[in-house]
Amino acid sequence: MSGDGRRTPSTAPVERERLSRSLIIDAAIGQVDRDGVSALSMRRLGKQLGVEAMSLYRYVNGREDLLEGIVDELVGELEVAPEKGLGASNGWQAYIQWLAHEVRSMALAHPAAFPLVATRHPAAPWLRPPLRSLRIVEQFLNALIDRGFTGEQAVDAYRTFTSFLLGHLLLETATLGAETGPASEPLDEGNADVPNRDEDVELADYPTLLRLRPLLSQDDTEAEFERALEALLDRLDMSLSQ
Amino acid sequence: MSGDGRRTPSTAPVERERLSRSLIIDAAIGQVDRDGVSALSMRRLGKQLGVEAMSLYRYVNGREDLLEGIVDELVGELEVAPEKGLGASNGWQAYIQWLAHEVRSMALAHPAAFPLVATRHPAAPWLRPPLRSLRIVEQFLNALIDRGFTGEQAVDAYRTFTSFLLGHLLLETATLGAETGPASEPLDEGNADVPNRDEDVELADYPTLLRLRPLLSQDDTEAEFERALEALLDRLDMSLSQ
DNA sequence: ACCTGAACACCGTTCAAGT
DNA sequence: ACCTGAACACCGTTCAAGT
Repeated sequence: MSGDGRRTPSTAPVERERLSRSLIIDAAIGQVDRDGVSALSMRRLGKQLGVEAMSLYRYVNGREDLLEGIVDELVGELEVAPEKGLGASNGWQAYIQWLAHEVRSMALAHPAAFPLVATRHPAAPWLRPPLRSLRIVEQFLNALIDRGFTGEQAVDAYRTFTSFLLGHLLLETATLGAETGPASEPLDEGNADVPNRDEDVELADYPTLLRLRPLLSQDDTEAEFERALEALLDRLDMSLSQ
Repeated sequence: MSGDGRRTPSTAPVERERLSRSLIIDAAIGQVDRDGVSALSMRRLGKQLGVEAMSLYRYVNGREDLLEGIVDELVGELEVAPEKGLGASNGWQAYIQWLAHEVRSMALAHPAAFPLVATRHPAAPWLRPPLRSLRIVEQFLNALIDRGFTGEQAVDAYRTFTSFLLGHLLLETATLGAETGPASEPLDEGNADVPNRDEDVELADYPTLLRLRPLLSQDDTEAEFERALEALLDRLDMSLSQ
């Protein structure tokens, strides 16, 4: 707290760039990535930026708007490629494949923030998470239409594709959080010198679960994503040709 | 605040039943349904129950545990039917159809609470939302195995089915919230005397979106759910016979 | 056994005031 | 123009105390 106008780096929270909306939002994303949404507060965010919380209100319209900003930023980072060498026949399949992985990368890069993208109410009822910006939907529809879809088919594909992404990516980020766990909780259940782990006790009542546990535990979410994506492409393909 | 030990009804918040965990959780669900999760606070909840907030801590291990309780209660309400007349060939399709609608009913009955079911970290990494209780998974696996699935096929079906439910139901509850809107926003659709509504201005930059807006707007989520469910059944059917 | 009062540390947000 | 101090109303949570 010692005052100084010096430009000496010191060990202050951050180099104290001039404040701006996107600077604030980036810091917020970092905080969410590190400690989760519930740990994100205006006051903590201000502290990290070397500023009083009240200053943030110049650039951000309160906490809700900050969360909105996070979502917009993450969705905005998706580059819906202006060509990547794809274009011939089967081009639409390559395009969807590529976009699917693009979105998945974003989700896995920000697993704690992805639920915001998934659950905040979109700006319009026909904007569906996680492809919830006008820009992205426009590009998506155009990409498919350029590759032979009718408008109706493109809209259909938008619907099935968003559902697919939401289901798989939210599941992946949710269980990913479960592995990391609620941080430092040593698993409090049956805490009597723990003769039998709580989980095992309960499992005893569920024989099929117990038997199939090995199968259930080995989930390769990556492979599952790929398989489901193939199934999605097949389904779209069928509805195209009929 | 006027004291009385009388049993006269009065206009007090609630009849002041003896407090209990499930009473508290039910009240919490009601509060979430009415005003959303962010409006749920220990103090407000206490008030509604005619009790000081601190009393709740006898039955509930803090706010996080309360949210956990809400999820468990909602998932627990799903009856994974001990027979409903289904059993013959094609029995597994009827079963999955039925369960899908069961879960959908729950989600639509509690659209504001469903994101909790969808995004809270499950107790085990292999428990996947929204079918995230040991009891339900056990019943689900048994139902399929009884109808001819191998263990591996049943586990596969669990994975694809949960992804399907999560994607569709979260999308449905999310956009459903958007229609109800952030409260008091007067429905911007073609709002005549306003020369150009904010949204229209933006839309002007997105010609394809503008052209396809009618198609995008008319989404019958019910029909979409049914169609996707059929596709899911087909996909499972194919992986069974091969 | 069950509930409460008082207290603590934190929160979002407003607004007049500083520079 | 940009940031802050002080204040307000609210929050989760603990704990000694009441009945």
